[in-house]
Amino acid sequence: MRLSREEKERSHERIISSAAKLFRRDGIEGASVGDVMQDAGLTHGGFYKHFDTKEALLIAALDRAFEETLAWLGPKQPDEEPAATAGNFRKTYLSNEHVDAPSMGCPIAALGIDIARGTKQMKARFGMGVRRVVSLLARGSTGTQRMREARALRQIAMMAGAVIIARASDPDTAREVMAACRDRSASN
Amino acid sequence: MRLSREEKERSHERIISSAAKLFRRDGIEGASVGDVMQDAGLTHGGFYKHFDTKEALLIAALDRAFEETLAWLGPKQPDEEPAATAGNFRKTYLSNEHVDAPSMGCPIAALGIDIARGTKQMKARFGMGVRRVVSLLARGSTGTQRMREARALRQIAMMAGAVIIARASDPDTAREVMAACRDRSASN
DNA sequence: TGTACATCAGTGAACGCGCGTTCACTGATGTAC
DNA sequence: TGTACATCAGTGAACGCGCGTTCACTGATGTAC
Repeated sequence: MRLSREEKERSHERIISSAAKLFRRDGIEGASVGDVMQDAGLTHGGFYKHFDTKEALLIAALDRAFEETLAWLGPKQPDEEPAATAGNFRKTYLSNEHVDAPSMGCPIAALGIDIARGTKQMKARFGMGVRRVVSLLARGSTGTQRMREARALRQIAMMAGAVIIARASDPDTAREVMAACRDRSASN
Repeated sequence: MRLSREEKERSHERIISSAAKLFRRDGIEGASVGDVMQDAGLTHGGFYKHFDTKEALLIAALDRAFEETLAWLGPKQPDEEPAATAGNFRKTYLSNEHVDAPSMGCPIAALGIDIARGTKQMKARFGMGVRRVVSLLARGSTGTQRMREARALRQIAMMAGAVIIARASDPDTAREVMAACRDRSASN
């Protein structure tokens, strides 16, 4: 049942997409190789024709999740004002839809703590993703490069923290933390 | 080998302390019942004389972790100025020591995402812990009760987010996010 | 272009391992008289 | 207070289960002539 090169490439893509979704939803340990392969429409045994280890899949899935997130939070048109992009970024990031759908949301809020328990290589990739998110957000800001980057870091820390707390709390506490952060997410 | 009531109570305390430490360090799935019992100086078989399930232990350990954290971040003397307490809170929370020692640190930053994948009961306890941390921080603040609470929620979201990002990133990115949040942690 | 053979994507059984939980057992503690 | 017996905290083997990974196998694809 050997499949053509193009079909293998399509399988590879589906595996990464499924992993990017399931790791964010269920965590790195919570999503098994079998779960990911099943979600991709394959059986678990074929996994090792695509990746050497589960960790290699995690690295690929993490990059994919950051790419999806940058596309989701980035400018909707190529000529959009940077300030408008930054405003939409904050509004979208702090939406209830984001809180309710970790599998399609920011990997910082979905996987940060899992990565904190992971390897140096995982942290290097995560750090790169953070920097990409930060530069997107820093574009719609004023001051020196350094100031804009520091401001974006504070904002992404607050927004990711808010989404994590909201997901981990009872509905009342969740509502309050999101409301508090939305009110002032443009300041500072 | 039946032990006395007091010794059982001491064992119970040690199990909760060990769990509060190991869950924060290794995650809920990463710390096994056997690991916790070994850390408490017991063998795994005796666990069910103390708790019905691993989840029951998690609930007790989460409460303990919040209590430890409130004591750690709270006033050092009973007559301390609220503003001084809040200042120390922020300085301590955003310290490198905190980033490097999740096992003794804030459960929001150590377990938030694990709890987000947990049960309603776990989230209810977590939300209560968040509220206790927020009221401690809100004391050293001005404005209406509502404003102070909202400000404290934003601050704890930012601080927990910063610690999570720092722990999950390469050393350079970690340093930058901590520096950015320390610089302005008193504002807003 | 056609043919013969090597390659390899995907399957599903199997591996060793650690998990949460259960259980029979031990012997000191607690209790009833 | 002393004695006989019931209780139960802790031990360590065992349970079924799901995990990441390996492997023999299949048969369509790729390649060499």
